[in-house]
Amino acid sequence: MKTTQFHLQTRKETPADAEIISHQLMIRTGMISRLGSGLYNWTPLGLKVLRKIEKIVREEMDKAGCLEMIMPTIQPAGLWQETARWDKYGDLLLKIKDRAGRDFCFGPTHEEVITDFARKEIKSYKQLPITFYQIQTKFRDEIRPRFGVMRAREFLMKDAYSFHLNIDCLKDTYAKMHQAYCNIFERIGLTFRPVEADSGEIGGTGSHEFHVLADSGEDAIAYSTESDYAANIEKCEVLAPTKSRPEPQQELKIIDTPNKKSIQEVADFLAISPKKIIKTLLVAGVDAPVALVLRGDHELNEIKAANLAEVASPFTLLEDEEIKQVAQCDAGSIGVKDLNCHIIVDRAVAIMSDFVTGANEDDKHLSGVNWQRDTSFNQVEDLRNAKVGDPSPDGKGTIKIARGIEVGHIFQLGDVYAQSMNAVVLNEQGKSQAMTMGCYSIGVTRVVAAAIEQNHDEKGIIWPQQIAPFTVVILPMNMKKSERVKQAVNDLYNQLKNLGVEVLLDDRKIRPGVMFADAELLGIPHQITIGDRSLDDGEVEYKSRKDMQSIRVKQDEIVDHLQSLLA
RNA sequence: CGGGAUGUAGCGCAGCCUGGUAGCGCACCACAAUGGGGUUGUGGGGGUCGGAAGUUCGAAUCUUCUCAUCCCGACCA
Repeated sequence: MKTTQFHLQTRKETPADAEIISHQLMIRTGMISRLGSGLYNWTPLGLKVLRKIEKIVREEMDKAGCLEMIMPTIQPAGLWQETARWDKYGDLLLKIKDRAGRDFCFGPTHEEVITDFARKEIKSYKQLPITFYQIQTKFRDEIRPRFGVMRAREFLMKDAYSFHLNIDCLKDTYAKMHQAYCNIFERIGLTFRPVEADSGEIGGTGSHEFHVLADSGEDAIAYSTESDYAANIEKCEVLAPTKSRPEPQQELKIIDTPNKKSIQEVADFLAISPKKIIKTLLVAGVDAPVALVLRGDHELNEIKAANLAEVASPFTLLEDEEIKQVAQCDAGSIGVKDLNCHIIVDRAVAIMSDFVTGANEDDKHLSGVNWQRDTSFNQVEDLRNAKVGDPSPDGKGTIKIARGIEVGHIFQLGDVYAQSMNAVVLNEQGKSQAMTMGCYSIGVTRVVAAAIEQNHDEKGIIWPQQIAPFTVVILPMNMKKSERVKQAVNDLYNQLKNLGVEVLLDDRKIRPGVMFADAELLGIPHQITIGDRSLDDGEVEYKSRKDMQSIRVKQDEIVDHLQSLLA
């Protein structure tokens, strides 16, 4: 490809609203252009990268025995009403009407459609197991689209769905998909980690997220210093402390804490550590409000809380008025003593003694409080987020925390969808049985952004070779005047093209500085500079984008040199 | 959903307070010089100021409404 025949529109300036580096670089290189909030054009340049990722994904899916198909982006409401997700999915679901006033949605995912397809097509256990996939546009009406294509509303996703007679068969396919995902991200050239995840609303028995590690990641991942253990912080279990509860030393006292509401304010006021204070959160319960109790320096994990049988889902904190009814005080002074509701304490709280808690009276706290002697709780649970230094749940090493960008997610769905949509097959006994399902997604457009987050420097993108829009760029110095340069450049360009190398020739009539800057911004892995200076010695210059080291190579050896690098 | 802000040329911005029918940089076009790290000069094209209504002789500028976009927050206990 010659630059003058391509659409190359780079920019020096970044739009003011591009916050993260991948978004900035995608705009500056001209890979994407914004059409509206969370909506992007993929330009010819950007599409090249997208297609390469798609190709790798497709090849690995096919290799794992999955069958590609395409489902509509627009889906009838009826299917979503069958699974009750028409209402449950919430505002993320973009609902539309056709001319006759019939309800549809723009698909944010395709469980309903594929399950409908399967119940029509699959009648016998002999057809199982089977896995279908598609690479399709999705739409999710995000509350707050941001970070360019990282959290866009319309995006490209690979979604696969597997069907089985039983859970063992599902686990088998699940393991294969897990492996296929590792293959995909390795081939793309990313540093990633599969982590245990909460299976959330979708339910089911097992789930892993695939995260590309990058500081700008929106998710926190807890991993062990000693083993392969890794989990989304939402899911990472915090083990019960091994220490037992110390004996009470202090007297129970009521103390004035005027206007001290937060843990930090109370700790500062009393000159004690937040670790000696407990915080009591009142949340909506299934029947009546429930109190969740944490150590002052710990963070509540809402996912863990919402998963408890006693706690209402979705997780909601009580409003100020409701708090008044339960605790007779403002939020800042809630305490566990004489609190008239079901009390669930975190594992760390259960072994505390001589602690400080709110007095259920404004501007007052209690100190020297002890379990058993002064008050009691109903239940002990793991309620908090893991933090650095906690023991790893698998017993090996301690927890560290990294940031990750979720680019893939695999679930063992079980038979929830098949049950609600009556997707059944006849088993070997001739009996009707709901199919067991798995689902497996990859955010293809997000992978592009994640790859940039992980591979860039101050000059621009540094593409992993497998997904680079071009693999080689030729930069002619003064080609318009020097016949010799022109000749050498065209010779090399044609040779590489004939060998099937994706080569970009910058034939614009521009200053060398602009060429270098653009080549580096675009992140093309291999750069060849051809000018009179090196041709005098029968040589051209080779530079790798990654390490920016420039070397001279004999003119007649450069093709071999490149081929060995591209192999 | 709550709070804050912004909409003026493709992009980044000034002008608005103190009304008099738009300006800068980048990008774009032409010519010339330059020709190994975003070069320089000259000359151009392009916007009616998010939209609507109002005040006024006159509105980018003042008022009201509206739309759009962006940021922050949604554990305070």
